[in-house]
Amino acid sequence: MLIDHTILGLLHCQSLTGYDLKKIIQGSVFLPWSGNNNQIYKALLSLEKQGYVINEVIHQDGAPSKKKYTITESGQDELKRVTMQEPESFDIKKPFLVQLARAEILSDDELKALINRYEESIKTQLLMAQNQTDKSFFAQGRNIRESTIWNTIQKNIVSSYQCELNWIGELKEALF
Amino acid sequence: MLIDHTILGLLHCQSLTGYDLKKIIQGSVFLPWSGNNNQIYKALLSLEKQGYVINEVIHQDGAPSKKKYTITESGQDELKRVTMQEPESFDIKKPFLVQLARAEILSDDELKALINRYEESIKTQLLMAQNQTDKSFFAQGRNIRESTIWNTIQKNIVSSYQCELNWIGELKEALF
DNA sequence: GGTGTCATGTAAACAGTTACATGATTTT
DNA sequence: AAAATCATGTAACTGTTTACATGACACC
Repeated sequence: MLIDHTILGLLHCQSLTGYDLKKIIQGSVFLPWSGNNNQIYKALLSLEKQGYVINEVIHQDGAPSKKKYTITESGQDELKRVTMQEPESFDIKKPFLVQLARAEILSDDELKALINRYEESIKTQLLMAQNQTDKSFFAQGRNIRESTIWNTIQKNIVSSYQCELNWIGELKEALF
Repeated sequence: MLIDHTILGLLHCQSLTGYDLKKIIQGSVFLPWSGNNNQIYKALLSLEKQGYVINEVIHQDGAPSKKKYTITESGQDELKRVTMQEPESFDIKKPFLVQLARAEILSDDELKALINRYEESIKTQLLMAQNQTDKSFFAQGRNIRESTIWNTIQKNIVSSYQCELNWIGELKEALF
Protein backbone atom coordinates (compact mmCIF):
# COMPACT_ATOMS: atom_id res chain seq x y z
CA MET A 1 0.00 0.00 0.00
CA LEU A 2 1.70 3.15 -1.23
CA ILE A 3 0.94 6.70 -0.21
CA ASP A 4 1.51 7.60 -3.87
CA HIS A 5 -1.73 5.87 -4.86
CA THR A 6 -3.64 7.67 -2.13
CA ILE A 7 -2.29 11.01 -3.31
CA LEU A 8 -3.28 10.13 -6.87
CA GLY A 9 -6.78 9.36 -5.61
CA LEU A 10 -7.04 12.68 -3.79
CA LEU A 11 -5.79 14.58 -6.82
CA HIS A 12 -8.45 12.85 -8.92
CA CYS A 13 -11.07 14.75 -6.91
CA GLN A 14 -9.34 18.11 -7.16
CA SER A 15 -5.98 19.76 -7.69
CA LEU A 16 -4.10 20.23 -4.43
CA THR A 17 -0.80 21.43 -3.01
CA GLY A 18 1.53 19.36 -0.85
CA TYR A 19 0.35 21.36 2.11
CA ASP A 20 -3.30 20.56 1.34
CA LEU A 21 -2.49 16.86 1.07
CA LYS A 22 -0.66 16.99 4.37
CA LYS A 23 -3.71 18.48 6.11
CA ILE A 24 -6.09 15.95 4.56
CA ILE A 25 -3.93 12.98 5.50
CA GLN A 26 -3.30 14.26 9.02
CA GLY A 27 -7.02 14.91 9.53
CA SER A 28 -8.13 11.47 8.39
CA VAL A 29 -8.64 8.45 10.66
CA PHE A 30 -8.47 5.76 8.02
CA LEU A 31 -5.46 6.94 6.01
CA PRO A 32 -2.70 5.22 7.96
CA TRP A 33 0.04 7.80 7.47
CA SER A 34 1.17 10.62 9.71
CA GLY A 35 1.19 13.12 6.85
CA ASN A 36 4.75 14.27 7.44
CA ASN A 37 6.49 16.54 4.94
CA ASN A 38 9.23 14.15 3.98
CA GLN A 39 6.82 11.54 2.74
CA ILE A 40 4.43 13.83 0.90
CA TYR A 41 6.89 16.08 -0.87
CA LYS A 42 9.00 13.10 -1.92
CA ALA A 43 5.94 11.23 -3.17
CA LEU A 44 4.88 14.25 -5.22
CA LEU A 45 8.37 14.50 -6.73
CA SER A 46 8.31 10.81 -7.62
CA LEU A 47 4.80 11.02 -9.09
CA GLU A 48 5.90 13.98 -11.19
CA LYS A 49 8.99 12.13 -12.44
CA GLN A 50 6.75 9.25 -13.54
CA GLY A 51 4.47 11.67 -15.36
CA TYR A 52 1.40 10.95 -13.24
CA VAL A 53 1.05 14.54 -12.02
CA ILE A 54 2.06 18.01 -13.13
CA ASN A 55 2.32 21.17 -11.06
CA GLU A 56 1.62 24.83 -11.54
CA VAL A 57 3.40 27.36 -9.32
CA ILE A 58 1.07 29.95 -7.85
CA HIS A 59 2.60 33.14 -6.53
CA GLN A 60 0.81 34.76 -3.64
CA ASP A 61 1.56 38.07 -1.96
CA GLY A 62 1.62 37.97 1.79
CA ALA A 63 2.09 34.22 1.69
CA PRO A 64 4.65 31.80 0.25
CA SER A 65 4.27 30.54 -3.32
CA LYS A 66 2.67 27.16 -3.68
CA LYS A 67 2.68 24.29 -6.16
CA LYS A 68 -0.73 23.10 -7.19
CA TYR A 69 -0.58 19.52 -8.41
CA THR A 70 -2.93 18.12 -11.04
CA ILE A 71 -3.31 14.51 -12.14
CA THR A 72 -2.44 13.68 -15.77
CA GLU A 73 -4.16 11.22 -18.07
CA SER A 74 -1.44 8.65 -17.49
CA GLY A 75 -1.96 9.30 -13.77
CA GLN A 76 -5.66 8.48 -14.21
CA ASP A 77 -4.71 5.20 -15.91
CA GLU A 78 -2.36 4.33 -13.07
CA LEU A 79 -5.06 5.20 -10.53
CA LYS A 80 -7.52 2.91 -12.28
CA ARG A 81 -4.95 0.12 -12.36
CA VAL A 82 -4.12 0.25 -8.65
CA THR A 83 -7.74 0.63 -7.61
CA MET A 84 -8.66 -2.56 -9.45
CA GLN A 85 -5.86 -4.50 -7.71
CA GLU A 86 -6.61 -7.50 -5.51
CA PRO A 87 -7.76 -6.10 -2.17
CA GLU A 88 -5.44 -6.91 0.74
CA SER A 89 -6.72 -8.11 4.09
CA PHE A 90 -6.07 -5.79 7.02
CA ASP A 91 -3.18 -5.66 9.45
CA ILE A 92 -3.93 -6.31 13.08
CA LYS A 93 -1.55 -4.33 15.24
CA LYS A 94 -2.82 -4.31 18.79
CA PRO A 95 0.00 -3.65 21.24
CA PHE A 96 -2.44 -4.38 24.04
CA LEU A 97 -2.76 -8.03 23.01
CA VAL A 98 1.02 -8.34 23.12
CA GLN A 99 1.03 -6.69 26.53
CA LEU A 100 -1.74 -8.98 27.73
CA ALA A 101 0.19 -12.02 26.58
CA ARG A 102 2.88 -11.13 29.10
CA ALA A 103 0.40 -10.39 31.91
CA GLU A 104 1.42 -13.52 33.83
CA ILE A 105 3.82 -11.36 35.82
CA LEU A 106 1.01 -9.07 37.03
CA SER A 107 -1.26 -9.50 40.06
CA ASP A 108 -5.03 -9.63 39.55
CA ASP A 109 -5.34 -6.02 40.67
CA GLU A 110 -2.56 -4.79 38.41
CA LEU A 111 -4.11 -6.65 35.49
CA LYS A 112 -7.55 -5.24 36.23
CA ALA A 113 -6.13 -1.70 36.36
CA LEU A 114 -4.33 -2.25 33.05
CA ILE A 115 -7.49 -3.47 31.34
CA ASN A 116 -9.45 -0.51 32.68
CA ARG A 117 -6.88 1.92 31.36
CA TYR A 118 -7.07 0.27 27.96
CA GLU A 119 -10.87 0.49 28.04
CA GLU A 120 -10.62 4.21 28.75
CA SER A 121 -8.26 4.81 25.84
CA ILE A 122 -10.55 2.93 23.43
CA LYS A 123 -13.60 4.86 24.67
CA THR A 124 -11.76 8.10 23.97
CA GLN A 125 -10.83 6.94 20.48
CA LEU A 126 -14.42 5.92 19.80
CA LEU A 127 -15.71 9.33 20.80
CA MET A 128 -13.18 11.04 18.57
CA ALA A 129 -14.09 8.79 15.64
CA GLN A 130 -17.80 9.50 16.14
CA ASN A 131 -17.29 13.27 16.30
CA GLN A 132 -15.12 13.39 13.23
CA THR A 133 -18.03 12.35 11.01
CA ASP A 134 -18.19 15.71 9.25
CA LYS A 135 -15.77 18.54 8.48
CA SER A 136 -13.51 16.27 6.48
CA PHE A 137 -12.30 16.51 2.90
CA PHE A 138 -14.21 13.36 2.12
CA ALA A 139 -17.50 14.63 3.56
CA GLN A 140 -18.18 16.58 0.37
CA GLY A 141 -19.48 13.54 -1.46
CA ARG A 142 -19.87 14.15 -5.17
CA ASN A 143 -23.00 11.99 -5.48
CA ILE A 144 -25.13 9.51 -3.57
CA ARG A 145 -22.78 6.59 -4.05
CA GLU A 146 -19.77 8.59 -2.87
CA SER A 147 -21.62 9.80 0.21
CA THR A 148 -22.69 6.25 1.02
CA ILE A 149 -19.14 4.98 0.65
CA TRP A 150 -17.80 7.74 2.84
CA ASN A 151 -20.39 7.15 5.57
CA THR A 152 -19.70 3.45 5.51
CA ILE A 153 -15.94 3.98 5.84
CA GLN A 154 -16.66 6.06 8.94
CA LYS A 155 -18.87 3.28 10.28
CA ASN A 156 -16.05 0.80 9.79
CA ILE A 157 -13.78 2.76 12.09
CA VAL A 158 -16.51 3.25 14.69
CA SER A 159 -17.46 -0.42 14.63
CA SER A 160 -13.82 -1.43 15.08
CA TYR A 161 -13.72 0.48 18.35
CA GLN A 162 -17.12 -0.84 19.42
CA CYS A 163 -16.00 -4.38 18.66
CA GLU A 164 -12.95 -3.83 20.85
CA LEU A 165 -15.09 -2.49 23.69
CA ASN A 166 -17.34 -5.54 23.51
CA TRP A 167 -14.30 -7.74 23.66
CA ILE A 168 -12.95 -5.88 26.71
CA GLY A 169 -16.28 -6.62 28.41
CA GLU A 170 -15.87 -10.33 27.62
CA LEU A 171 -12.29 -10.28 28.87
CA LYS A 172 -13.33 -8.77 32.20
CA GLU A 173 -16.17 -11.23 32.60
CA ALA A 174 -13.92 -14.18 31.81
CA LEU A 175 -11.23 -13.06 34.25
CA PHE A 176 -12.96 -11.54 37.26
CA MET B 1 5.93 -1.33 20.75
CA LEU B 2 9.29 -3.10 20.64
CA ILE B 3 9.95 -6.68 19.67
CA ASP B 4 12.55 -6.68 22.45
CA HIS B 5 9.80 -6.60 25.09
CA THR B 6 7.95 -9.44 23.39
CA ILE B 7 11.12 -11.54 23.34
CA LEU B 8 11.66 -10.77 27.01
CA GLY B 9 8.11 -11.94 27.69
CA LEU B 10 8.63 -15.19 25.81
CA LEU B 11 11.92 -15.85 27.60
CA HIS B 12 10.12 -15.34 30.90
CA CYS B 13 8.13 -18.51 30.18
CA GLN B 14 11.15 -20.58 29.12
CA SER B 15 14.68 -20.31 27.75
CA LEU B 16 14.73 -20.25 23.97
CA THR B 17 17.06 -19.90 20.99
CA GLY B 18 16.77 -17.27 18.27
CA TYR B 19 15.45 -19.96 15.99
CA ASP B 20 12.74 -20.94 18.52
CA LEU B 21 11.70 -17.29 18.85
CA LYS B 22 11.52 -16.97 15.09
CA LYS B 23 9.17 -19.95 14.83
CA ILE B 24 6.95 -18.70 17.66
CA ILE B 25 6.65 -15.21 16.20
CA GLN B 26 6.05 -16.49 12.68
CA GLY B 27 3.37 -18.87 13.93
CA SER B 28 1.45 -16.27 15.88
CA VAL B 29 -1.46 -14.19 14.55
CA PHE B 30 -1.35 -11.41 17.12
CA LEU B 31 2.39 -10.76 17.27
CA PRO B 32 2.65 -8.21 14.47
CA TRP B 33 6.14 -9.09 13.24
CA SER B 34 7.26 -11.29 10.39
CA GLY B 35 9.84 -13.02 12.55
CA ASN B 36 12.73 -12.41 10.18
CA ASN B 37 16.30 -13.22 11.23
CA ASN B 38 17.63 -9.73 11.07
CA GLN B 39 15.18 -8.46 13.62
CA ILE B 40 15.40 -11.34 16.09
CA TYR B 41 19.14 -11.87 16.17
CA LYS B 42 19.74 -8.13 16.45
CA ALA B 43 17.20 -7.80 19.24
CA LEU B 44 18.86 -10.64 21.15
CA LEU B 45 22.26 -8.97 20.76
CA SER B 46 20.87 -5.70 22.05
CA LEU B 47 19.08 -7.37 24.98
CA GLU B 48 22.31 -9.12 25.89
CA LYS B 49 24.29 -5.87 25.73
CA GLN B 50 21.78 -4.31 28.13
CA GLY B 51 22.15 -7.26 30.48
CA TYR B 52 18.53 -8.39 30.20
CA VAL B 53 19.41 -11.84 28.84
CA ILE B 54 22.37 -14.23 28.88
CA ASN B 55 23.08 -17.13 26.55
CA GLU B 56 24.56 -20.55 26.80
CA VAL B 57 26.03 -22.19 23.70
CA ILE B 58 24.85 -25.74 23.20
CA HIS B 59 26.88 -27.96 20.87
CA GLN B 60 24.97 -30.60 19.01
CA ASP B 61 26.29 -33.31 16.74
CA GLY B 62 24.46 -33.72 13.49
CA ALA B 63 23.05 -30.19 13.83
CA PRO B 64 24.51 -26.68 14.18
CA SER B 65 25.32 -25.33 17.65
CA LYS B 66 22.70 -23.12 19.18
CA LYS B 67 22.51 -20.30 21.71
CA LYS B 68 19.91 -20.77 24.40
CA TYR B 69 18.88 -17.43 25.85
CA THR B 70 17.72 -16.99 29.44
CA ILE B 71 16.24 -13.89 31.03
CA THR B 72 18.21 -12.27 33.88
CA GLU B 73 16.86 -10.64 37.03
CA SER B 74 17.37 -7.19 35.55
CA GLY B 75 15.51 -8.49 32.49
CA GLN B 76 12.60 -9.49 34.76
CA ASP B 77 12.54 -5.96 36.20
CA GLU B 78 12.52 -4.46 32.71
CA LEU B 79 9.73 -6.86 31.68
CA LYS B 80 7.64 -5.81 34.67
CA ARG B 81 8.25 -2.14 33.89
CA VAL B 82 7.17 -2.35 30.23
CA THR B 83 4.18 -4.55 31.01
CA MET B 84 2.85 -1.97 33.47
CA GLN B 85 3.19 0.81 30.88
CA GLU B 86 0.16 2.79 29.73
CA PRO B 87 -1.62 0.60 27.15
CA GLU B 88 -1.67 2.04 23.63
CA SER B 89 -4.76 2.05 21.49
CA PHE B 90 -4.57 -0.04 18.33
CA ASP B 91 -3.51 0.91 14.83
CA ILE B 92 -6.08 0.65 12.10
CA LYS B 93 -4.39 -0.25 8.83
CA LYS B 94 -7.00 -1.32 6.33
CA PRO B 95 -5.76 -0.89 2.78
CA PHE B 96 -9.25 -1.77 1.56
CA LEU B 97 -10.72 1.40 3.10
CA VAL B 98 -8.11 3.44 1.26
CA GLN B 99 -8.93 1.58 -1.93
CA LEU B 100 -12.66 2.09 -1.36
CA ALA B 101 -12.13 5.81 -0.87
CA ARG B 102 -10.91 5.99 -4.47
CA ALA B 103 -13.71 3.81 -5.83
CA GLU B 104 -15.36 6.76 -7.55
CA ILE B 105 -13.52 5.77 -10.73
CA LEU B 106 -15.10 2.31 -10.76
CA SER B 107 -18.40 1.23 -12.26
CA ASP B 108 -21.03 -0.39 -10.02
CA ASP B 109 -20.08 -3.83 -11.32
CA GLU B 110 -16.37 -3.29 -10.83
CA LEU B 111 -17.01 -2.03 -7.29
CA LYS B 112 -19.23 -5.00 -6.50
CA ALA B 113 -16.56 -7.40 -7.74
CA LEU B 114 -13.92 -5.66 -5.64
CA ILE B 115 -16.04 -5.87 -2.49
CA ASN B 116 -16.71 -9.54 -3.11
CA ARG B 117 -13.04 -10.30 -3.51
CA TYR B 118 -12.36 -8.49 -0.23
CA GLU B 119 -15.09 -10.49 1.48
CA GLU B 120 -13.48 -13.71 0.26
CA SER B 121 -10.07 -12.74 1.60
CA ILE B 122 -11.53 -11.88 5.02
CA LYS B 123 -13.47 -15.14 5.13
CA THR B 124 -10.24 -17.03 4.46
CA GLN B 125 -8.44 -15.11 7.22
CA LEU B 126 -11.29 -15.84 9.63
CA LEU B 127 -11.10 -19.55 8.93
CA MET B 128 -7.34 -19.56 9.46
CA ALA B 129 -7.69 -17.66 12.73
CA GLN B 130 -10.34 -20.10 13.94
CA ASN B 131 -8.28 -23.17 13.09
CA GLN B 132 -5.14 -21.87 14.72
CA THR B 133 -6.73 -22.02 18.16
CA ASP B 134 -4.43 -24.79 19.37
CA LYS B 135 -0.93 -26.02 18.54
CA SER B 136 0.64 -22.71 19.50
CA PHE B 137 3.39 -21.91 21.98
CA PHE B 138 0.83 -19.97 23.98
CA ALA B 139 -1.68 -22.82 24.12
CA GLN B 140 0.27 -24.45 26.96
CA GLY B 141 -1.31 -22.15 29.56
CA ARG B 142 0.47 -22.38 32.90
CA ASN B 143 -2.74 -21.94 34.95
CA ILE B 144 -6.43 -21.06 34.60
CA ARG B 145 -5.85 -17.32 34.29
CA GLU B 146 -3.21 -17.79 31.55
CA SER B 147 -5.49 -20.13 29.60
CA THR B 148 -8.34 -17.66 29.87
CA ILE B 149 -6.14 -14.82 28.68
CA TRP B 150 -4.87 -16.86 25.78
CA ASN B 151 -8.38 -17.93 24.71
CA THR B 152 -9.59 -14.37 24.91
CA ILE B 153 -6.70 -13.10 22.78
CA GLN B 154 -7.72 -15.65 20.13
CA LYS B 155 -11.31 -14.44 20.38
CA ASN B 156 -10.16 -10.89 19.79
CA ILE B 157 -8.64 -11.81 16.44
CA VAL B 158 -11.66 -13.85 15.41
CA SER B 159 -14.08 -11.10 16.39
CA SER B 160 -12.06 -8.55 14.41
CA TYR B 161 -12.64 -10.58 11.27
CA GLN B 162 -16.30 -11.19 12.11
CA CYS B 163 -16.79 -7.49 12.69
CA GLU B 164 -15.28 -6.80 9.27
CA LEU B 165 -17.59 -9.35 7.62
CA ASN B 166 -20.63 -7.72 9.25
CA TRP B 167 -19.47 -4.39 7.96
CA ILE B 168 -19.03 -5.76 4.44
CA GLY B 169 -22.65 -6.90 4.63
CA GLU B 170 -23.74 -3.38 5.59
CA LEU B 171 -21.65 -1.91 2.80
CA LYS B 172 -23.29 -4.13 0.19
CA GLU B 173 -26.76 -3.39 1.52
CA ALA B 174 -26.10 0.34 1.52
CA LEU B 175 -24.74 0.33 -2.03
CA PHE B 176 -26.74 -2.19 -4.00
C1' DG C 1 6.65 39.27 22.15
C1' DG C 2 5.16 34.52 21.57
C1' DT C 3 2.36 31.34 19.17
C1' DG C 4 -0.07 29.64 15.07
C1' DT C 5 -0.86 29.30 10.03
C1' DC C 6 0.81 28.98 5.28
C1' DA C 7 4.21 26.70 2.43
C1' DT C 8 8.26 23.98 0.81
C1' DG C 9 11.88 21.26 1.52
C1' DT C 10 16.11 18.21 3.73
C1' DA C 11 18.87 15.21 7.18
C1' DA C 12 19.15 11.75 10.28
C1' DA C 13 17.31 8.03 12.56
C1' DC C 14 14.52 4.00 13.25
C1' DA C 15 11.69 -0.08 12.08
C1' DG C 16 10.99 -3.70 9.25
C1' DT C 17 11.41 -6.72 5.02
C1' DT C 18 13.81 -9.35 1.45
C1' DA C 19 17.50 -11.59 0.09
C1' DC C 20 22.05 -13.50 0.70
C1' DA C 21 25.45 -16.72 2.93
C1' DT C 22 26.91 -21.08 5.18
C1' DG C 23 26.60 -26.08 6.10
C1' DA C 24 25.00 -30.59 7.91
C1' DT C 25 21.18 -33.68 8.16
C1' DT C 26 16.62 -35.50 7.03
C1' DT C 27 12.65 -36.12 4.22
C1' DT C 28 10.29 -36.53 -0.32
C1' DA D 1 18.31 -35.30 -6.81
C1' DA D 2 15.79 -31.75 -4.77
C1' DA D 3 13.66 -29.68 -1.00
C1' DA D 4 12.95 -28.91 3.81
C1' DT D 5 14.66 -28.43 8.64
C1' DC D 6 17.97 -26.79 11.97
C1' DA D 7 20.71 -22.80 13.19
C1' DT D 8 23.14 -18.30 13.00
C1' DG D 9 24.18 -14.22 11.01
C1' DT D 10 24.78 -9.91 7.51
C1' DA D 11 23.73 -6.46 3.54
C1' DA D 12 20.78 -3.78 1.12
C1' DC D 13 16.58 -1.72 0.72
C1' DT D 14 11.94 0.38 1.74
C1' DG D 15 8.88 2.92 4.51
C1' DT D 16 8.04 6.03 8.15
C1' DT D 17 8.93 9.32 11.80
C1' DT D 18 11.25 13.17 14.13
C1' DA D 19 13.55 17.06 13.81
C1' DC D 20 15.70 20.83 11.39
C1' DA D 21 15.55 24.98 8.23
C1' DT D 22 13.47 29.17 6.16
C1' DG D 23 10.35 33.27 6.08
C1' DA D 24 6.20 36.19 5.93
C1' DC D 25 1.96 37.31 8.08
C1' DA D 26 -1.89 37.20 11.61
C1' DC D 27 -3.66 36.90 16.17
C1' DC D 28 -3.58 37.34 21.18
